[in-house]
Amino acid sequence: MSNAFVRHLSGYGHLDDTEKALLAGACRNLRELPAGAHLIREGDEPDPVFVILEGWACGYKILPDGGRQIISFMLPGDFCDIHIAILQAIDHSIMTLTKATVASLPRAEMEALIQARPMLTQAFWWSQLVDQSISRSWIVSMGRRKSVERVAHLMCELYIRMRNIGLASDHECRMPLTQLVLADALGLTPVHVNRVLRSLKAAKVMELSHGSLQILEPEKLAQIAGFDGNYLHERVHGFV
Amino acid sequence: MSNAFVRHLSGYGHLDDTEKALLAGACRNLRELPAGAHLIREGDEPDPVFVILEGWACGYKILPDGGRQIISFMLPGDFCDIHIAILQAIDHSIMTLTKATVASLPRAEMEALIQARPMLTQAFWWSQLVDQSISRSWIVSMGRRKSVERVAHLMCELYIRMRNIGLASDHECRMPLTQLVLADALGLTPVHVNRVLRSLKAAKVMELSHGSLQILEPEKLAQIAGFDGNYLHERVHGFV
DNA sequence: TGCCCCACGTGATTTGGATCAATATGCGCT
DNA sequence: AGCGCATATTGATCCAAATCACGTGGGGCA
Repeated sequence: MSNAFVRHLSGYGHLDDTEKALLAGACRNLRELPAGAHLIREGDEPDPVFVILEGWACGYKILPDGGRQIISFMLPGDFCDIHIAILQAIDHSIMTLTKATVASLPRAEMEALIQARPMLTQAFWWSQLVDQSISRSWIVSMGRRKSVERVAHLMCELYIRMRNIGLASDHECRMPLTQLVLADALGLTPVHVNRVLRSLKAAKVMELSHGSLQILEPEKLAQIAGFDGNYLHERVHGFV
Repeated sequence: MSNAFVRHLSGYGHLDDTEKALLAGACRNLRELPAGAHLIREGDEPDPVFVILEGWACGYKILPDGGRQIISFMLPGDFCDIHIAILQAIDHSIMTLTKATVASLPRAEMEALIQARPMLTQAFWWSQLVDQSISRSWIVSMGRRKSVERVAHLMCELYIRMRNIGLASDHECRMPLTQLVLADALGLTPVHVNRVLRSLKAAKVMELSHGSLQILEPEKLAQIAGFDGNYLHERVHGFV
C-alpha cells in the first residue's frame, strides 16, 4: 500500500524518501469503497484527511435549487480534504466516482508529522498551489469558453494529470466519468454534453466511451481547448 | 507602512507579533501605482511577491480570442503572486484596479523568513486554503448561477472581505469595479452586467455606483446570491 | 428469462445572455 | 470652457445552451 501511495504521490516530488515513507506510514485504515460512496458529506464532523490510492473521486457543492457543481477531481495519489481538515469547515462533499481504495491520515498524525518535518508543510502548500491553478483554469473555462472548448479543456487536463502519475498510455487513458458527471463539472446539461461528445467523435478528434478516453488528434484537441498545460506541474520544484 | 500592512494582514491572525513584524520588515521598495498598472504580466520574469497596502488589484488571464477572465481580486493586506513566485511560472497577469500602494517581498527574503520561522509557511498555506475556497465558490457561481445571482454573490464576497479587514461600514463599502471589470470577472458582458445592476437597484436590493456599494436589503441580497460566508475566514485558526 | 434501472441518444421548443447599434454622461486635460 | 475618451445606458435581434419529451440499449438481479 505504501508503494501504491508513494508511486502516485503527485506534487510531492521534492520530498526525500524518509518524508515520503513517513507520510505513507502515517496512513491508517485502508479501505475499499464502491463507486458513489461519500468520504465527506456537508454536515459531517470533519476529521481525517483521506488519501486516494486507487480510483477517482470528486468534490462537489449542492445549490439551494438542488443543482450540483463539481469543483474538483481527485486521482490516485491525491489528498482529498485538506481544506476541510485544516479550516475545520465543511463546505463541500466528496464522493468516489469509481470503486476506490482510500486510506485516512488522522489529524493527530498529520499534526505530528508537520511538526517534525517542516518540509511537509511546504509540500502541502505547494501541492495546494497546483490545485489552485487547476481551479483557476476552471474559472477561465466556465467564464469564457464555449461548451466544446470546456469539454476539450477538461479532457486535456485530466489526461495530463493521469499521464503525470503514470496512468496514461499514448493518447489514451481511463476516464471514468459519466456524461452527467461531466455536465455537473462543466456547468452544462447532460443533454448538451452528449451532443458535444458526439460532435467531437464525429470530427474524429477524441472519443469518450465505456469509461475511457482516446485522443485521436491531440493537437486539434489542445487547440480547441486553448490548452496550455504549464500550470500542471508534475512535481513542484522546491524554492528552498 | 508596517502598520498599514499589519493592520490589514488577513488570514494571518495566528502569527505572533514577532512574525508579523518580520514579514512587514522584509518588505522593500514601497511604491504608489496608478490604476491599471501591471504588477506582473504574462511573459515577465517572475521574482518578488507583492503585498498590497492600499488599493485593489486583480489577477486575470487573456484567452486566444482576446477575451479576458478575471480570476481573483486582491484587497489591502493580500499577497499578490505567491503562485508565480513559488511555481516559477507566470500563467496570469496582475493589474491594479485603483491607485495602489504596494511593497515587494523579494524571494530571497521570503526564503530566509520561511527557513527561520516554519510558522510562516503554515500561514501562507492556510491563507492559500482560503483563496482556494474563494476560487471554488467562483466555480460554483460560473457553473450554476444565473447572472443576477452571480453579481449578488460577488458583491457579498467582496463586502465581507472588506469588512474583515475593517474597510467596510454598515452595509456600505468602497467597491472600485467598473461594469467592464465585473463582466470580466463573472463571465458576462458589460451590457448585461449593466442591466443586472439596474434591476437590483430598481428592486432596492443594492446599488453600485461611483465606486461604492450600498446594500439596502442584506438578507434579500444574500438570499438571491445563495451566499454562505462560512468559507471566508477572517483568520485561519491554527491546527497546530 | 424477463424486468427494471441507469446511462446514453436525439428531436422540438424555449430562453438567458450575447451581439449589434446607438446614445448619454461624466471626467481629466488643454 | 470645451474637446475627447472611458464608462454607462438602452433597444433590437440573434444564438448557444437549457428545457422538455421521448426512445434505446446494456447490465444487474429476481
